[in-house]
Amino acid sequence: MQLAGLDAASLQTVRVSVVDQLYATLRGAIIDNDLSPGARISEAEIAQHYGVSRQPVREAFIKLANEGLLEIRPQRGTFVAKISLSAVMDARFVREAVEADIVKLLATDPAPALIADLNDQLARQRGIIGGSARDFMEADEAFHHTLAAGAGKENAWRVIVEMKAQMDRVRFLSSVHFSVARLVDQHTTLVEAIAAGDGARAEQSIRAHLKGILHDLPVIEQEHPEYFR
Amino acid sequence: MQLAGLDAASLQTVRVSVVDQLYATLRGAIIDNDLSPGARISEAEIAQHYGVSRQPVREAFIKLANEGLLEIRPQRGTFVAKISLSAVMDARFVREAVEADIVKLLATDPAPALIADLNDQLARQRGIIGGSARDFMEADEAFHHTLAAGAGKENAWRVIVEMKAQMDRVRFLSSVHFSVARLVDQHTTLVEAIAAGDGARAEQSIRAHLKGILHDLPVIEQEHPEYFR
DNA sequence: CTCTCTTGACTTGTATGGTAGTATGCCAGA
DNA sequence: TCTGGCATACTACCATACAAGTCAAGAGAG
Repeated sequence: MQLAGLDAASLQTVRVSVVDQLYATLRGAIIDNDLSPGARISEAEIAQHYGVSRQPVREAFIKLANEGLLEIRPQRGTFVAKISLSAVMDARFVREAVEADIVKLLATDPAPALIADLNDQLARQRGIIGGSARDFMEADEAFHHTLAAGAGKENAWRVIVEMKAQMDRVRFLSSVHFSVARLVDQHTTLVEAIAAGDGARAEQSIRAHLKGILHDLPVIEQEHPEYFR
Repeated sequence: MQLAGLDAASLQTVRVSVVDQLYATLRGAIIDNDLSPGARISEAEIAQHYGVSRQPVREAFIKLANEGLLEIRPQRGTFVAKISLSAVMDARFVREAVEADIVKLLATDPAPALIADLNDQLARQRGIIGGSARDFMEADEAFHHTLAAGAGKENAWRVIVEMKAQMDRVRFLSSVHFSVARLVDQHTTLVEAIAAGDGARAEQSIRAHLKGILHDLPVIEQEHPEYFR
């Protein structure tokens, strides 16, 4: 059984299991806040909605619960995890620590090809200023991924992706607040520091960048207390 | 609602799901190398061995695969993940980055109670010198957990646990090599630095400590090439 | 002997049935 | 009005059945 939105042609080339489709769909819905924190979702309900059996739904739920996006309460129900302040702050903490070491590593031996790639991305990011928040978040993810990949830390990137999920859920609520222009400026400063081989400045830059992302976390909590634990 | 004065533990029996039991058992077996990297295990086989159905086994497999300890190849079989050099080194990289920031944080305001706790643990660790590797690894895990918890980063600890799994698999193969005495010395140096409020020295100390753990990774790969990807 | 095709014994993926725990609301009784 | 008991309608958990892909051994043709 296949989910809506995937045509037969793409299934021929790449066979994606129902579980993976459900996982990706639900994960996106949770991060985009289409499924709000605290919302109740049941295996049967989701299964019926997508026209699949309960089992793959259940397995997708397990994956999302492992990631801290769902809370499965046996015999009671499954709920979109409410946003935990400590979980978000710890996610930022971990991400900052890892990315700080990554950019320090990059600055020790900045590959020209990488710097060129990053500068290309910066140009594109400037084009997004004023555009949709979602477009920027995609570009932002690509940018940070390029940093990790450039340092040869693809496996570490997987950790960052998990931390990002927690943070992005909040960022979507705060899309009114954050300034794309300032974030692009921070990216620019970071790339300059890496290119110059200035590890200390690169580190300081990325740490400030990541700290700033959750700057208005307290405001968001006040605006949406029902979404928080 | 619970009545005041009643011991909750005596009232409710602890129900642990079959999935969780299987997960814990298999995870331990993989880390202890009872299930060797590359070994093939099937859902049906494990299910029969433990007298349960395939479904909970399957769900435990999914969790372990998410953690990078199993590799599920659809319609082909499930295998204990071979040790990936890059996965292990990235795990160490992440762990070093996070723990470095943790000890720096601790050094900014070293709580006397925490220092006392750590010193108690150091004393116990010294008692283990010459004992079993497993005993020390338990004490080691408790020590590092105390650091994370002391910094109020329980959520970050969960990430470290995942990284540790990758590293511990290697350490079990190298139990002949590593010197417990030296590791305890490193722990001691670290605690001294934290107690003194010397963040830079604490950072340097933990980084050296974690780098050293995988010092003989190349040797282990030469001794057990069949366990590596 | 070599190549091709078929067959069957595996594997995991998905669907469905049954069970026990939990919450809820009705209702009798105080 | 309030309380306790109970039927009922959920829930997730586990078991079982079926479906579909993979792979290797072996029969048979060239």
